[in-house]
Amino acid sequence: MRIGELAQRTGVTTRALRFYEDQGLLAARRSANGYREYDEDDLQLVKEIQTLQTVGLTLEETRPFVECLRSGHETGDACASSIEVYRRKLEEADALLARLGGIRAELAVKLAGALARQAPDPCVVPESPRP
Amino acid sequence: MRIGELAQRTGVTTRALRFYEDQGLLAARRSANGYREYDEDDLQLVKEIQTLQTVGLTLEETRPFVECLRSGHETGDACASSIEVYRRKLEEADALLARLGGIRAELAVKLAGALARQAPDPCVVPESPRP
DNA sequence: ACTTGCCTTGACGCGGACGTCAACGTCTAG
DNA sequence: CTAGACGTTGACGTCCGCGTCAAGGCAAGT
Repeated sequence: MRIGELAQRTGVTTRALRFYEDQGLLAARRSANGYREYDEDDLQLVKEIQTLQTVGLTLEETRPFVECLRSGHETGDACASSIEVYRRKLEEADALLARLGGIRAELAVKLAGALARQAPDPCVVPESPRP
Repeated sequence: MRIGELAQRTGVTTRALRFYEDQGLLAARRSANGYREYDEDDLQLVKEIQTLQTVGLTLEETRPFVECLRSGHETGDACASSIEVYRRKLEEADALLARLGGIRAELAVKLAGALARQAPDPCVVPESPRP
């Protein structure tokens, strides 16, 4: 298939596919007229890249998976280097979760404080003068 | 004080301070020789920006706080627009936490799967032939 | 006079993953 | 024959928050 069809079937833009090629992640054969020609393996490869991106891997980090697939393995994560990336990303995710949790808490505190100053002490309401 | 001192006292680089000025967040008077002159209010303002950045606000999002301070309020979050930013960022943080939690879980699943395929079924160990 | 250290503006660089445009070739349908 | 859909390469633009020069002006100490 050509680049347009691959784009359509994966939901990745043609621009992105050419970019992947630039980065050495995707290798296309060329037909006589210079058009890129892809096969089903390429389709799988692009899908793998997509999946990995959705779980937060950068393009660079998908490289081990791509090379693993290219070297004949059935899945991209059959190789040690890919598994290592999984481990790293898990750690990163945990670290980020921790930081973000702290930030969320700080934000909540700040918001509460601002609201409290805005409408001072809605719990211990200052007595309104009774007529 | 001049830009160097302000930088030193806040830990923000001079480059950043000039950048804030470019963005209209920080206004400096100029002394006769063209040097920027800052006062204690500016110091507070920069500190406010710093604090807000550490809880995930972009520079653009600190603008309401800065303007709130400029308009004479004691704290940057005394104004409705600032409080609105707090609310938005809290929502964003929650959304991000949810997504990231999901991603972390997916990563864990993928890692487990890869390890399982690598060393097939370490739970139901295939019987090794007994001599 | 000279060095040192602070200050000025302006302009380009970075990372990540492409978007967008230009200017052109190719294939297919009517 | 021509229009339109698809393909090609190359290069610059985007977002964000500055970093990093470059090429100087200004002030103070020796």
